[in-house]
Amino acid sequence: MDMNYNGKKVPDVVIKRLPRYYRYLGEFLKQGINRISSGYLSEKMNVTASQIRQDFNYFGGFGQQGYGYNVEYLYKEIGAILGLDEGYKTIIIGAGHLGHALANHTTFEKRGFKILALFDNDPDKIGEVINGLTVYNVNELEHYIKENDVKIAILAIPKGATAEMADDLAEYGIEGLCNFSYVELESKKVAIENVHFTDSLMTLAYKIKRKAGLDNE
Amino acid sequence: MDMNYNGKKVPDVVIKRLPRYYRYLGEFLKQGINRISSGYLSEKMNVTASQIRQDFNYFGGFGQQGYGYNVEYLYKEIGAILGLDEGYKTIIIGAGHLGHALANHTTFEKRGFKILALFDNDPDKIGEVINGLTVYNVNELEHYIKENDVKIAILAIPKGATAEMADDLAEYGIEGLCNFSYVELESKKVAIENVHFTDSLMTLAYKIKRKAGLDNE
DNA sequence: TAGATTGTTAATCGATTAACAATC
DNA sequence: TAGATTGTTAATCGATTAACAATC
Repeated sequence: MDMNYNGKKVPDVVIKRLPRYYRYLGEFLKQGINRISSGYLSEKMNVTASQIRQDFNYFGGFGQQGYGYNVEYLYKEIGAILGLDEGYKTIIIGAGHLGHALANHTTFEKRGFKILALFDNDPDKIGEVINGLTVYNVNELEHYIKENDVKIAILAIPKGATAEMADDLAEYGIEGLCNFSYVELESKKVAIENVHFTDSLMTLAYKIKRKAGLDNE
Repeated sequence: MDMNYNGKKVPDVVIKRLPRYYRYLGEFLKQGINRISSGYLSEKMNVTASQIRQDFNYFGGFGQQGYGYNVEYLYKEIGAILGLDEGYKTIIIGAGHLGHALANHTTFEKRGFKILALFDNDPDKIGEVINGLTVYNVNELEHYIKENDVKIAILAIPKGATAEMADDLAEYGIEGLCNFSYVELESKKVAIENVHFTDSLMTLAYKIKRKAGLDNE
């Protein structure tokens, strides 16, 4: 489903490319490169300069003719487009192995997401502190979400429990769900991203079997 | 990059859709549904029947006019196309939090991948047993891979170590890499799938900010 | 000013959808 | 046989690429 941005329809594929631009720009910034052209970016990222300029122009021009793009400015703009400057409050549902890993995943914070806490229904886990984050009882979810203005929930719970949990979270005011359990999640009330890494392993198997795709995606 | 299948070019988007078909078919099988039409599947999956038939026909027809598709047959065929019947031997590099979670992730085995062991360079972790899998020293990688005919490596190591490790693994005969570290991995020798879940969180933030995409992807 | 590089329109390419003849 | 539904070709739609005028 394509999304509006200032009235323009932005194709989904374009939005999916933004994090990759963001990552490269962040890397340039670190390296002290503060000015680039679409041609340079094209070479580094292995996409056409035309596509890059076309992509940026869905959101308005960020460059200057004859000069190119200021890296820091472009980086900040793309961050703002993605909403990384909103500091979205985020919780993790499920304090199992994956929940642990996600709680220890520092990149989320680096990208501006504020991880506040975990939730679980296992009495053994409740009260545990993981990477500085407390594990609360799921029955405190409603209160906690409303109290702390939580916007995003990361779901790392068993398949069977996911759909109902998603409904509840929508009810409690959550606006976005990042679902790691291997089930198809859909909702009309909440934005959803499914992360199915078994799918990635399967397409990898295809590539191996066909001895193809060796210049990756 | 599009891939060949019996001489036909199969678009990348089609291959990425196969795991999703596979998942739905597996579900039908469990529910005892053993015959479906593209129309039925279309309804369940929220894609057009036309696209479904088109997709399947890249790999040859699996249905019968007037009848539809036999679920079990179709399920097995798609599994075979993806290479799930190959029983690819798989290892996990990195026994940190994410490595732990991946070692405990049962879906890989369910999809036919054989997880054999983990590897790490931290003396404290070497020798540890996680979900029945031993953590070995990375300096045993070459020997282990050749000895056990390992085809796939799942990378769950720090960003900085990833590129070099990928080169080494290619050298040792690994054919596919599933990369979880937040770096862009490319290779001409090995098939690669990058799993960047921070990217998913970023596109989720976009959706929330734009109050869009509520009928998900 | 001359050179570089964008923003944007136009052309091309590929993927999706529609249509329908084949056939179970 | 009549009805259903595929396999496949043709039409449409959308995304990518090319081109170039605008302009820094």
